Amino acid sequence: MARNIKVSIIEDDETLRDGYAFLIGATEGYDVISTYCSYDEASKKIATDKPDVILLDIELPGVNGIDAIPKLKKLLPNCYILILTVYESEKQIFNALAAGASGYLTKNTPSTKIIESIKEVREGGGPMSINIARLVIRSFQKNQESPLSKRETQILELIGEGKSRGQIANELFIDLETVRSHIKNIYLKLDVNSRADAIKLARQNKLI
Amino acid sequence: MARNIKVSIIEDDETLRDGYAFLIGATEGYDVISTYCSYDEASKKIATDKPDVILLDIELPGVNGIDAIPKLKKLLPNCYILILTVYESEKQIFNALAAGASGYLTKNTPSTKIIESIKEVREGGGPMSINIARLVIRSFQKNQESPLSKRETQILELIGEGKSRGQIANELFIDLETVRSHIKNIYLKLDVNSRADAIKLARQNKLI
DNA sequence: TAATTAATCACCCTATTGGGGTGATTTTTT
DNA sequence: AAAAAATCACCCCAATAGGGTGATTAATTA
Repeated sequence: MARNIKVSIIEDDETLRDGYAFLIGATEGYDVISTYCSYDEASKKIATDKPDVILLDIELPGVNGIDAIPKLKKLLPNCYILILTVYESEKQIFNALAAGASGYLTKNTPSTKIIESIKEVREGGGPMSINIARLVIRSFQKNQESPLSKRETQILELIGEGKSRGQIANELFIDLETVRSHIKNIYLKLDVNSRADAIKLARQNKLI
Repeated sequence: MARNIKVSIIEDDETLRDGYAFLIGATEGYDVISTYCSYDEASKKIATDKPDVILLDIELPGVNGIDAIPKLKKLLPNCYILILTVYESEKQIFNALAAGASGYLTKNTPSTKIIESIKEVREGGGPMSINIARLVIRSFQKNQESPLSKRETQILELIGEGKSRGQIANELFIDLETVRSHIKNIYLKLDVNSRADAIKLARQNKLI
């Protein structure tokens, strides 16, 4: 039989904090071992708490949640961090995930779902609110109406990998001049005149 | 009151196909308007079916599921495509999402969850199996133990954007020679000697 | 079938870049 | 006090990037 999941909560709103603590603590298989209202407060003791999962708010006084993630990860390398926030801005989400968060829930998530997510994250899952998942999925989706031809797209991808004309020519078994010609056409179509601008525009519009 | 959700299924396994069709069709609010065993078969009629959501298998005879996605999107631009597959390979997932799939479920997903996901996807959600979500989230996570300093990481990111030394120098308000010096150190630490190799290694190891 | 687009290659030009050496100074962090 | 990070300087030179202009041969689409 597996032991209880040890949960710590870092949330500045007292009502929410106590609410979560009560709900999770009352659930079989879960122990809320500590609650904090800021990272600064948590940093002093959380290493000895050794939680399995941390519920972390983004909007915190002092060190904000995103910046807290790498610090918490350093204190507790094997701990999973689950973001619990009202924010749904794309940058916020991707920054949190890049920093090491293992899941992202919005605060309208029903408590049963939160409790389920805590278990999921410990079992290697990646819990997300459905609207968060939408943003994440959309971030992968490429533009289907690219002005670029297949070959041009392919070459622009290689440019995005930092490859020179010569490297591209070798990789595609075509002449250096052909690569040049394609790049010129790419620039024409995208109305840019440098690699950096082409890459930027292409990534913004998800052409590559 | 909203009308029923019209669902089409493309799945080559007859048992599974009929099973899904029966389960979904029996659920209130859902109509299974057509089922197909391949893309080639579906392509002839699906445009007139006008489904809201297509359940799509990856392993199909003839045109595989991934290649079918853009074709289906072209026939039905406003239709959501939900992948239903046993495959969990990272490339497969990202290719499917890049091609325009709006969700990704594995076949061990309970039927209630599948039915729920169909509704979610139509409401702008992005349903994913939990293990798929894990892979997707992990794809965002950066390596916390980078050998590179902050400045070096920052410069490598700009190199990844296709920027030249001069552009980087301007952007960071430092001398061109300083940029060079940083790049040299990056190359030393990563043991490479070109932009392309540095970017490749950095992306593989999620340093940027 | 005609017209367009895609893909291929060629040769003109020149400022800039990229990569390799070697070394030094000043902060910042440990 | 020692180490690491960040800054700048000057040597070299082959290769690159970006701009012109133009042409040939598939494919695709009208």
